[in-house]
Amino acid sequence: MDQGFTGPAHLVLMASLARGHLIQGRSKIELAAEFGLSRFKVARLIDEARDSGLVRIEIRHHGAIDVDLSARLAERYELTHSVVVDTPEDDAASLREHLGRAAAELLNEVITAKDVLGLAWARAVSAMARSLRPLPGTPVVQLTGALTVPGGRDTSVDVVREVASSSGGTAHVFYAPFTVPDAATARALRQQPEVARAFGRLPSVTKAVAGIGLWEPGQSTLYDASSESDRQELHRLGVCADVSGVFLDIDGRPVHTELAERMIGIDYAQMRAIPELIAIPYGVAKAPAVRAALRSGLVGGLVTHTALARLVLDDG
Amino acid sequence: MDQGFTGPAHLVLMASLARGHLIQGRSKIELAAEFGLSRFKVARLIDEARDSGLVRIEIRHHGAIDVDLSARLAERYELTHSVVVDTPEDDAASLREHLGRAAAELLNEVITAKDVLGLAWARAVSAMARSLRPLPGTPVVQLTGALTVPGGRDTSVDVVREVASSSGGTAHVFYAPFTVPDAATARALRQQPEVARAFGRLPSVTKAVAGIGLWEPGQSTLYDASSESDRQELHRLGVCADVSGVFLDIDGRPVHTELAERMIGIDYAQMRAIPELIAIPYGVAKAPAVRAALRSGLVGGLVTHTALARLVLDDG
DNA sequence: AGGCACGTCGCTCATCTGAGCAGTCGGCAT
DNA sequence: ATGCCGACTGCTCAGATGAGCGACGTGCCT
Repeated sequence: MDQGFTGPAHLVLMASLARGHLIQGRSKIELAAEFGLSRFKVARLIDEARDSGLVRIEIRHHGAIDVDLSARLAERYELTHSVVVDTPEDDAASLREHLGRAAAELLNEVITAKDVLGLAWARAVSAMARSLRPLPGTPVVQLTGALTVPGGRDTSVDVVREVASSSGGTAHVFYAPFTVPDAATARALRQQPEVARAFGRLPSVTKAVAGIGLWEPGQSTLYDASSESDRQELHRLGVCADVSGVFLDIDGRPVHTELAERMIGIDYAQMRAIPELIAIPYGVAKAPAVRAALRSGLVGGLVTHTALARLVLDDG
Repeated sequence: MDQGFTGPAHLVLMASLARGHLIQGRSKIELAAEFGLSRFKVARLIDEARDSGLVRIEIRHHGAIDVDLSARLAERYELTHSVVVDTPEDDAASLREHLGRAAAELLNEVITAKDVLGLAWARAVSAMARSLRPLPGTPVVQLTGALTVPGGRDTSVDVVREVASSSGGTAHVFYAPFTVPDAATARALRQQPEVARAFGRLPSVTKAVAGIGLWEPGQSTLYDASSESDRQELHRLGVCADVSGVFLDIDGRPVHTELAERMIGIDYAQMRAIPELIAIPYGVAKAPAVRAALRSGLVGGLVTHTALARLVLDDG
């Protein structure tokens, strides 16, 4: 930002060359001829203009998407897709709507006829489904059992069927709860032909959508639905995030839990095998969970809002 | 400024590539490898980012000089040097001071030991002289006779001597008024050894400084000092600007006047021969005169203020 | 089904560009 | 004067880049 001593002529010369090259796109050789300089001097002056801050390059967008934050997130965490929605709102329901719409747009844009879509259950996923335009005959696979939420309208099954039917693709669903009281029941349920059939499709899933939960009250549907002993047990194991039933510690490493044996849903290895998992986290409290999920390498796409994105980037 | 339809993923991809290339300076080939694209696609996406306005390149400067306007003026009128001082002031005296300082800086920067400096009489030139640091032994030549201004402190002779003495160069001065009552007297004066000697140095002048006057009351020292009949005569001839006694019409063509024969000072041909004439106009009213002077091709350097620069550029 | 129009993609080739290097000049102490 | 130092300049050469082109795929109309 400093500048040694530069007289006005030098300053204006730098500006003229910077204009000619960077804005009008003329070649340095052409400018050199016009100004009677060597092309090397032109190059040095333009470099000096950039270094001294005379030229500023700024990436911004008139619209709902903060492209700069998005790009930085994508770069930092090697994400395939990243969408940061620029909204000042901080009430959870309206964030969910906005992110749902953005995620729907993203999915509509990136999905191809060859993809197989997996959907986990999360309120944001449900919001996305509502904004989604028909996909090109995409088969849709249910990733998790149903979790009944007070006031929630759709179950995981409903969302999967809705998306599949509007897209003209097959819905691979099963009716089972997300968690059951004991491991034996869970094993039995997984043997059910319907469930086994849906799970059999998991390896073919190429894109999936999920939420991210923080293992704290009110920050994870699964937490809120768990027993007090499970909550504490997972805390003790160092669980920080849950990604549709897959538990991660603060560094993104998978945590094996006894609870997982009592759940009907995708497991860590299966999730890892999905080429692109798109997550839709929201709410500033979830920053640590989002970082954990990003570090895990499970997540290939992120749809979130400015405040959370900034927190996630701020230290990581 | 428009943008066809681009989904969020496309938008963010453009932003990521633009960041990588334009800001971090990585090569398109490197980015292509990293993103799994061809270098051609990378180039096209970056072009699209520029065209769609996603990337903005801005040239600005924290300081007294509006480098962008300066560069635009220089480009439009093929000026060697152009300095637009960014000042909100519009009172003539303070403008004069600011421009004088800027012109002094410019002159100090661009003058070399081989230059010969010519100075016309103008209040802005006088202001410049006061801010000028010593030049490298530059000879200084007086271009015009003396014009006595009510309240003006320096004559053309004083300014030339002052600059020359502080620089350690020779002062080529002559004592004669700028205008005399008849052509015969003017001829006689030009024969004077002292005057002839100074005029003999004119062809060696490499850089000169002058003001620009608009042929209207209060916009030209020369106008104000002229007789009513001269004023009207020159109006009739289409005189728009005077550049230290050289008269130009609105398109910058020289206007031959009978008044010129009664003046002791540089003429059009001699002025045209000066490699770089730096003009210091100020005051928004003078815009037409400045355009005329710039179109004439006489002026190679301009020092002015934002408001006038903008007017000059706005249509030309 | 075939043909057409359009858009997209990646190639070739000539040009542009950057990194590093050697020559030149002015300032300065000896 | 003489020789050194640092700043600046323009060169070489290899790598990066852009313009233009044909190939390909897609959707649409006949």
